[in-house]
Parts: sequence; structure tokens; C-alpha cells
Amino acid sequence: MIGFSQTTGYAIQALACLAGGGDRLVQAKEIAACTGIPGPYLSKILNTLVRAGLLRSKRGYRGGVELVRPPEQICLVDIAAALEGDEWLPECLLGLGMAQDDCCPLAEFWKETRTRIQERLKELTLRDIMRFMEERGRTLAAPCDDASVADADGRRVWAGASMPAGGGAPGAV
Amino acid sequence: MIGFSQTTGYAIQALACLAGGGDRLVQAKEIAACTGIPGPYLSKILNTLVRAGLLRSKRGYRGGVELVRPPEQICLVDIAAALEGDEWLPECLLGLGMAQDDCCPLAEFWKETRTRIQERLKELTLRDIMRFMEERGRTLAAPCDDASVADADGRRVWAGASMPAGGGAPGAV
DNA sequence: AAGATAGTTGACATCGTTGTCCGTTTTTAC
DNA sequence: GTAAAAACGGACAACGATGTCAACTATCTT
Repeated sequence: MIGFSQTTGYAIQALACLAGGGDRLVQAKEIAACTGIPGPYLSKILNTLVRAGLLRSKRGYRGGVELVRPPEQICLVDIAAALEGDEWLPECLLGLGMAQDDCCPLAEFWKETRTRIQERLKELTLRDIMRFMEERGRTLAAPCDDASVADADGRRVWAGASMPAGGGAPGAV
Repeated sequence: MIGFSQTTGYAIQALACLAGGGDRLVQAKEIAACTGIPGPYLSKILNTLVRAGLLRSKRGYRGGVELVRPPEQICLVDIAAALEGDEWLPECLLGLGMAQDDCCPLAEFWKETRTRIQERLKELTLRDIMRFMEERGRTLAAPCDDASVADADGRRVWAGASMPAGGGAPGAV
């Protein structure tokens, strides 16, 4: 399979979802509900992203995670490297056991292709992904700092995957 | 990791090595010695290639495997499909959970890139790989049908990885 | 200080990949 | 017919990817 692992896909979804929540702490539970990623597994992925320096976390009551820098300053190469390691684009496509340069008949082609992929993934940021998901109703709703949408138990409610995609986040933030 | 599995790399090496042996039955043992692939595991891979219709095998004394068609008629797409299944190039690079078309912001870019990879791997045949390996001394030697190079035990000897790369296979075949 | 909340961490389960081992089956040589 | 050779096939082991679960720790509310 020539592609990213499922875990990396999860991470991208989670970060895009998180980026749509504005500048606030977001709980893993919210992200899980919004994306459909298994909760406990998502926690591990988020923790990996924290240790990779892409997220900041806060424990305890009203804790959560948030981006360490604005979404337009986090590119997909950062995410890929955090989840798959620095060597996520192999030197040789075919994997014959040869030396570094001139490793196989595709060496030149693959080097060029690899560069193109890397460039593309470097210029593609979390904001792009966020907007893409937003247009399809798969990000968190607006911040809701005024608690006006808390339910009877006093818990916050959030926009799940079933949100009618009402045209993106309102002007807040 | 965006690349083929190790098993697929093994298969390519094995087939290239086999193609360098001319039109004869070659034993798995020979290929293992030539390529360095673990013997028992190579047997499984060869068996997979037999069931995929790329190899023909013959059991018993003086048995072995051979290509079902000449190496210039076997392309890398055939091998990839045999080992990794038909879906070895995913529809969506990022793996967000969206619909088929317009699956992510990279949909157009990835479709084009995917096509380029597929085209390149379709026009690259086993003969190309074979020649590449031959120039580096990693294919089987000439057929040796006359048994003139059998050792004291009556076993055939073959050109292992330590062969001095004497300029490719002689004129035979 | 007590209790609730939410991230952290380690143990465990499941499955595919990679690989080893051994017995079975088929074919040839004698 | 017997023995050797070689592919075939299933059981097993090690490891990473993918998940689940429970205990622990940090933080906030009261």
C-alpha cells in the first residue's frame, strides 16, 4: 500500500476538527464525537501530537488540548513526521537492496515525485484542511463561551457529525 | 510510510534474479542465495506469484519455478497487484473519511500523481529491472545446461551475491 | 479538603506483516 | 520400488499497527 497509515489519517482529521473549534481548549471526547475516531485511541494520538510539539494539553477540570500555533502555520509534513517518523518517504520506491543513489531504475523518477509530494504537503496547512472539512460539516462549532447552549446536566453540547453544515463558523473569533 | 512493503521488494528482486537465469527451471534455494532473501519466506512469496499467474512451478527432483511469459511482458504493476492486492494505490492520500471524488484538498493532485506512478510502473518491465541488477552482479549466471560447473556433490553451483559482476550474462540465450 | 473532571500511562487484545519450522506431496534418478 | 529432491501447506513465533481498559495524576469547583 502506497499511502499513509490509518493513524495519520486520524491525526489529520482530529487536528482539522480541533482547528475548527477556535482558540479554546477542546476535549478529546468532543473530537471523538465529531470525527468518529475511537475515543481511547484518539487520546493516544493526541498525546503523540503533544509530545511532537504540535499540541498543548491541560489536565483536569475544563482541561483539553489546543494547537500550539495557528492552523495556517501547521503543514501536513509536520503531521506526517509526527506520526510516521522522519522517514515517511522512503529513498527507494521498489526497495531493492541497493546503495542510496541509483538504487533502482526508478531512482530519478521517484526522487522527482517524492519532491513534488513533499512540496505539496508542505504548502498544505491545517487551515486548508479545516476549511475543506468545514464546508462539509465536519468541524467543531463556534466556541460558545457564553454557555448558552449547555444542556440540563450543565455539560456543554457540541456540533456532532450530524450538524447541518450551516455555512461555517460565525464571526466569533 | 508511503512505499511498497518489504515483501513486494523481495518479489521484485526474486523475479529479476530469476529472469537473469534464462529459460530454465530455477530452484527457490538458488534465488535465496542470490538475493539474500530468507529461504522459507521466499518460498511463500514464490507460491503467491504462482497463484497470481506470474510463475509456473514444477515439483520434485529437478523442479523449480519459471516465468510464464518473457520478462519484457511482465510489468511492475503486475507484481504489485499480485503481492499487495488490486488496491495498492489508495483513492485518497490523506485518508479522511470522505466520499470518493473530492475526498480531500489533494484529490486532484493525488489523482494526477497516482496516474503518473501507475503509468511508470506499467512501462517498467522485469527486463529493465533484470538489466539493472545484472550490471551490478545480482542475477543468476548463465543457464549452464552442460553441467560442466557441477561441484563434487553433483549439485549445480550458481553465481551468488559475491560474483565479481563480470559484465552481464554471456551470449547464451 | 473533597469530589468531579480530563489528560497520561501501562497492560492487554486483535490482526496483518514478516519469518521459521516441519510434515506432506510430487517428481525424478537409480 | 525406493530414495532423494523440491515445491506445497499449516502451525507457530516475533513485531508493529490498531484498539480497549483501568489505574493514575493534575486541575478545577464547591
